[in-house]
Amino acid sequence: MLLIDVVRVSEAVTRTSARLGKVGHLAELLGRVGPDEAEIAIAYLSGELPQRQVGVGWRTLQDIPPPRLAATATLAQVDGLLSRIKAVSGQGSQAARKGLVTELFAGLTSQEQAFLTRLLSGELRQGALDGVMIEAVAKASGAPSADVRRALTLRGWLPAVGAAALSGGIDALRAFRLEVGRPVAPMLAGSAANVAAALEKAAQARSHAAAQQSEDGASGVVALEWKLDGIRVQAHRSGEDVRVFTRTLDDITNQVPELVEAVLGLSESDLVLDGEVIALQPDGRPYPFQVTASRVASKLDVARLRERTPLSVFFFDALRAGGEDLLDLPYSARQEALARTVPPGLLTPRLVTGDVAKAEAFFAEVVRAGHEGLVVKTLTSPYAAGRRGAGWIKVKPRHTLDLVVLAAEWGHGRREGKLSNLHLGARDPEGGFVMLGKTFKGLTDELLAWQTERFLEIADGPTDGWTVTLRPELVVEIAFDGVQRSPRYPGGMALRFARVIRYRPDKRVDEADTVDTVRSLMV
DNA sequence: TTCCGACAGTGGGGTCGCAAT
DNA sequence: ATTGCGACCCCACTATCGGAA
Repeated sequence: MLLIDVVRVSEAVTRTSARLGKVGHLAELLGRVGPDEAEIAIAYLSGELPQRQVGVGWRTLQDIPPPRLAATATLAQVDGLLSRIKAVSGQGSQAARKGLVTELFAGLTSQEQAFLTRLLSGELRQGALDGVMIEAVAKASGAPSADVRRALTLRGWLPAVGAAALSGGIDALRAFRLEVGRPVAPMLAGSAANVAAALEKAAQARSHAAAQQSEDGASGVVALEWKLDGIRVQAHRSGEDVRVFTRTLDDITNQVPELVEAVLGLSESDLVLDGEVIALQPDGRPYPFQVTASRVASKLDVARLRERTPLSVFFFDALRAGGEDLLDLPYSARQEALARTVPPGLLTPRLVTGDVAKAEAFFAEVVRAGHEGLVVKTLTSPYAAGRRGAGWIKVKPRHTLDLVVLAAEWGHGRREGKLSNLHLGARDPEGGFVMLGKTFKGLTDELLAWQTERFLEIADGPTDGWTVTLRPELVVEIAFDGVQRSPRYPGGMALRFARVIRYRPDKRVDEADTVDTVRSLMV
């Protein structure tokens, strides 16, 4: 199949707003792709590469050769070149890599170049990723989408699952099994504003499932687990071989020897466990997230690093233990298996209750201990990967500040033509403002339109084409998760996960929060 | 007919490892 | 030694579609 066939379908998908229409376009192409190129087509049309990453980013793509006129490149040819680029990127020479990238793009029309540029920079923006592609694979293969989704959970990689479905149908999908040593797609959590709302949400999720089973369904009892601010890990053990994977299924086994040893210390040797690694201080309180992230990301001299910054692991789920796959069992049964397998010191602290007051006290306790918050889990939910919402709901405390908008950046995509990304500053009592970071979150279309107009009225000073500097006149209420050390901003600190709550026209700039207030919040 | 769950999009800060400067 | 780049940790929020209620 030619690349241009895929590009044309991608463009049709982009033009179609209805999801069923997108699915139709994708399924039509999947119906005519050959078995040896199915994986490539599925990957490209869901915004991924068979190689996962090849070492080419936005900067490299700034400088590509002129296009040719005839579209003759096949999927296999493009895929082959990308594999060579990945191989070269893995072992040095920028020049060799650059040469191959040039060779690749020189063989493409401008239409194909535009597609591949977006694909490689991770910005396909056609309105279809895994979720839509799952439906397309189902439609093209004749298998129910639930089977596609299930296979994706177990295999963790949709192009492989889709190719199997197209060639082997429903039987091929049902042949996927949990395989120790190969990561599964991790279950994700939705969120709620507070503990009461999380319990409410869990109750609703439960009442859906309650039809078939349940005393639990009626009781309102849920599990509350500490949410640790570390790195999500999936640990596999087969005999004496342990592998550790991240949320995106990357292998970090060599970076976390403490975890490997902890798993080898368990009496069972056929295991898949889900948990969190985190760096704790000698008194048991957590280090800032940056410390854990730095430790886990470091690959060099891990032996020395672990002396200075040891990692702890806390498990909260078991997908395989006692010789059985547990994904389809209810949470409560998986917990029992986990408790039989893992000693108490390696378990995430949890409380099972239906009492809101007790839940709120538990929340206060975990926050006092310096941790991130709680995850509320229904006792009946199976391990459903990739889908946020239903079974697990996270709750975190929320801080707010009244800050001043110092500048704004023009948006992209659906925010084209709107001033979108705000530069946020705290008031310096000595005079002026100190920038603490940016945010684009929390803005409705209406607010985007309003602020674009308003900002242009108070635009002042230098503009580089991206950023519009403003007279500091507008106060905005910002929510955030915490203040972290920053090497980037002049005050040496930045807000984590900042988002807009509302503008504060009732507040003058000289009533905005000060850098001293912000500094007092830094951990 | 209305409601709501799932998805995609729009970007944020920090860190590491490596190659080029 | 420093800088730029790519990759990947953590992530919040809104708009939209389409099936559920």
